[in-house]
Amino acid sequence: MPPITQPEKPEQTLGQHLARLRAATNLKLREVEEKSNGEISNAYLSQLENDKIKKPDPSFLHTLSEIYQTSYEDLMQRAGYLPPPPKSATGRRQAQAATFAIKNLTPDEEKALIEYLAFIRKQKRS
Amino acid sequence: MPPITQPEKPEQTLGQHLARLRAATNLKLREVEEKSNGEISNAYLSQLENDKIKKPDPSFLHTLSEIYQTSYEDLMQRAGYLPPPPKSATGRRQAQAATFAIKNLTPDEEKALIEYLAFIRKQKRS
DNA sequence: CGATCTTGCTAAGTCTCGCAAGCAAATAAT
DNA sequence: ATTATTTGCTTGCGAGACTTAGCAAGATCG
Repeated sequence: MPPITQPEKPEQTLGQHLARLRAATNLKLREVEEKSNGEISNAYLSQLENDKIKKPDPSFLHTLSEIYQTSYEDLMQRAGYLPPPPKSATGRRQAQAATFAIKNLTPDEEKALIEYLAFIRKQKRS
Repeated sequence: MPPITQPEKPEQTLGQHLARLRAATNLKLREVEEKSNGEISNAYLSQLENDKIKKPDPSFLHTLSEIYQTSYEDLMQRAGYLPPPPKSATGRRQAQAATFAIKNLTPDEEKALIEYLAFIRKQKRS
């Protein structure tokens, strides 16, 4: 029986990734524009998804990470603002719940903070 | 007798800050260019220090943070990519200490996380 | 002095981002 | 069928980042 492990699709452009994220949430270009309070125009998002823009402003990536419920740092990496992650260490996300609960964090906020911590620490040891 | 407490110089542009950092390390414009392997031209650095550029590419800030041995996040904040720190916050490091201590946060990390939380929440309610 | 080098800066051009406006094809409505 | 709406996309343009070449004032040395 062959192993079922995902081959970890290595090469995907930022645009392709953003397009898949939007497809996954069934949002239209203009719905993302609305959800972002007009911060991201539908025309611009289209350009992003078709790789017409190589280095979008980080604030756009941050907004998109919230709308698509994904990691800000991941988008930053895919945009080339950060060095690629050192192989392993992609999918671990348990055991922190109790740690941050005291500060009344929503799950999304908790996730974002934890990822941001990783981001900070990665920067420091470079 | 008047108190000697520093008034906490509040307003300093990114350019002024970068200029002071360079002065502190006694590096010339062209020496920074060399140290960055030509990534940052001396002409461009001059423009940065004179606030001719408002939002430099984050990768430049990252390189400069290494050359000047300062915090990348700090430069990102000063460039407007992250929200400013919440007022006081220089000599307070209790009250939250217990909250995050479990994750072995350094004071700097704690500060950064709290500020980032504010950032996240500001984005959401816009 | 004159020549050369250093140091910061500017001028001018190129490139990319990001937006407003609008097009073309598909879908829905009457 | 025709009109209207939806959806993704392109075009044209202004703004700003970034580069290359080089200037001007000061130091250094003959």
